[in-house]
Amino acid sequence: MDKQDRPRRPTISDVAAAAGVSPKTVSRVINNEPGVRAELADQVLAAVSKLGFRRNTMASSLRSGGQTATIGLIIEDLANPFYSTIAATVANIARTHDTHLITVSSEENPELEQRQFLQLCQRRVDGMIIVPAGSDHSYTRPEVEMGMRMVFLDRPPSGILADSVVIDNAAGARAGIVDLLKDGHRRIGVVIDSPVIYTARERLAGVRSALAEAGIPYDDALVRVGVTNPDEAAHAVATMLDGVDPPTAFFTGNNRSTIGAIQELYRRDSDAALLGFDDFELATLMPRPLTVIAYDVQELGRAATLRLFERIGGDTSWPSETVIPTHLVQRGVQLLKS
Amino acid sequence: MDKQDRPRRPTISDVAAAAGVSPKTVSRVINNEPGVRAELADQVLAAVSKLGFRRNTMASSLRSGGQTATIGLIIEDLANPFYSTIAATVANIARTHDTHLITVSSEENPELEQRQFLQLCQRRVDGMIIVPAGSDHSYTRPEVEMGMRMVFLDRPPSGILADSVVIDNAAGARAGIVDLLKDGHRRIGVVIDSPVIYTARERLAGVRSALAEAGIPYDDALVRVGVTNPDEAAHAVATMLDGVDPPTAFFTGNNRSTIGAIQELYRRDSDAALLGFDDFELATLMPRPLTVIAYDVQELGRAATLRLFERIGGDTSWPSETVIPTHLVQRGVQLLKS
DNA sequence: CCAGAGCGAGACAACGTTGTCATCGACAGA
DNA sequence: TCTGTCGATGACAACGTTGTCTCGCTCTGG
Repeated sequence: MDKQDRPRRPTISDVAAAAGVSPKTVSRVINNEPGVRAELADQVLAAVSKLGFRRNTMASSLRSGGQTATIGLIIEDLANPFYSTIAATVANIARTHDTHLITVSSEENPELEQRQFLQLCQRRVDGMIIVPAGSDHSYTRPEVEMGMRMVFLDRPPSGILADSVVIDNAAGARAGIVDLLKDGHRRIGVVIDSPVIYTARERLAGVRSALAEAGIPYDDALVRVGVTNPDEAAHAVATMLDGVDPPTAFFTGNNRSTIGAIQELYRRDSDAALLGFDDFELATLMPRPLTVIAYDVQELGRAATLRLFERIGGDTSWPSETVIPTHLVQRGVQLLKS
Repeated sequence: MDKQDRPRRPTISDVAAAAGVSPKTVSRVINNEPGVRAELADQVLAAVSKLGFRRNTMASSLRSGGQTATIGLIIEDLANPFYSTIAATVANIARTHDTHLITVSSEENPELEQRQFLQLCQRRVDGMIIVPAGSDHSYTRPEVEMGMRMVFLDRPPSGILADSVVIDNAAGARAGIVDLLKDGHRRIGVVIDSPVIYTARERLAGVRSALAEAGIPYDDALVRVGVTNPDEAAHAVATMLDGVDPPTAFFTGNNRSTIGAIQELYRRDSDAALLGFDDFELATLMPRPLTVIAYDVQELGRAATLRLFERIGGDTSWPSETVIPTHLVQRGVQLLKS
């Protein structure tokens, strides 16, 4: 009845004993520090591979004070392609810094976000990238003051001064609407998420600014806010089309809404124009024409990650805001045949 | 010129000093251990929040021996929706166990996979879920013997005995082909990834078994292997259609190939039938009919994660293989109008 | 032949936390 | 009143690693 149900991993001392040297010498060898005779180093390496020793990263970074070679990413939902693209980009850059990535989902829930944030602090990550859900991030301040580095992604911080990387939401939406107006559309249906969300607010502002500039009154009957999934978007489009003086064009505030709008417009054989914020992978195979307001999602993630590693590297300059530009792209499967 | 460029976080001792108690008492309070007077506990909690103390998870799990409340996930590419769905599922279940998830990409590179595996071992994750890229995983054995728990996902392990969760690839492909045969198809073009990959191998085996059973000879001219992206798939389909006695139906071995096939078939207005392995989010909006061999991706991730946590919880039973069933589903935007 | 430099190696402590054990006071029972 | 018990609290060591310092040896130059 031996008491090692789960065998203990060899430690640096075990290796030292096996090689007939002191623990410190083993440490020197496995960290490539100078000052060890080649002969001794070989003995140590032999013991290391014989015992299957792997340095305990946690103990190491505890002793060496702080750096854990880990960063955190707080996003809404990893299953969403937008976020998974970002997560992949962040992870890849992190790897070039020999750093691991811990990804957590906030589910767009401010309270959960805060809990996740604090847990990552407890884990002493070297920094975090956060797509903020809540509207007040002053709770991060004590941690930031104690050295936690944060970069806000896709939405700016509030209640705290920090780096951020965002899309040029208003200008993108504005340019798209201007394009619709140029084609003669005067009644444009707007389907958008809750204005509580920064991006929705900004995009709506872009729409209103373009309309105002063209002297077109803002018609509440043509705006649906608080739409969060394709089905709701489809329904919103349907009710607008069924109303009096229906729109000849639609603007959808994100790709989920765009999907819903495509479904409804296709189902009705409607030839209304469609303008959607966000490009998406299969936009080129959609069964009807549409225009998307596209931007480089990877660049968004890349910019944030590079900024974070600059901070981790010791940069203490004033917080910066990076804005990623957008551009309009024609999509739809009909383009395949031309 | 104070020497604290980056302010030190308060430790349990700082809190103890501030509250006028011993470190151990602080430890008791923050871990909800019994045996502390309420009055003292309040003092401690006050000091904790005043100083902004957060327990150092690393130091804690170092002392308590082992458990880091972290698991690892090694996948091919986090940006791929298949893998990001799995990552999201794993992370969500992990959260219910108060465990964090570190996700790393192997980029289908066995050497990189091994390096990532060893790094996660060094970090002392409590367990790992791995979608293996290489064909030999005996290198994991020493770690497993020293207590690392692993579950193989989507592809079985080789060179080591371990839990695995896979899709019923052969049966799925077989059922799909049988369906095509039932509709009278006799010449079926096959587009598939390299047989080096387990899933491709199995799916191809399913195809061959169905053909053999129907007495249809296996025609090399109708098979393209080593196809890894939509463009290659489109090209494969094109060359088969341009050959003599072209296929009347196609089987594509994964959703990327399916996308490519759709593009090419649509471009040509071909009415060849299409059967693809893997469902995908926008399959319902594809501009032509297709049948997909679908399965519950979340269930795949869930089964693997539950198994892993059983192991972490102490289960030492014989390794199990879980097989996720498949089923056929009609897709394509034409269904929206019926 | 000896002092000083230089280098390889080990002893020791410390990182922040917690398991174990000792201590101390209060209180119940004889 | 004394002893035994129990509950609250603290002292100490240890988890695995590594920074710092010391020790002892060899080599060089006078």
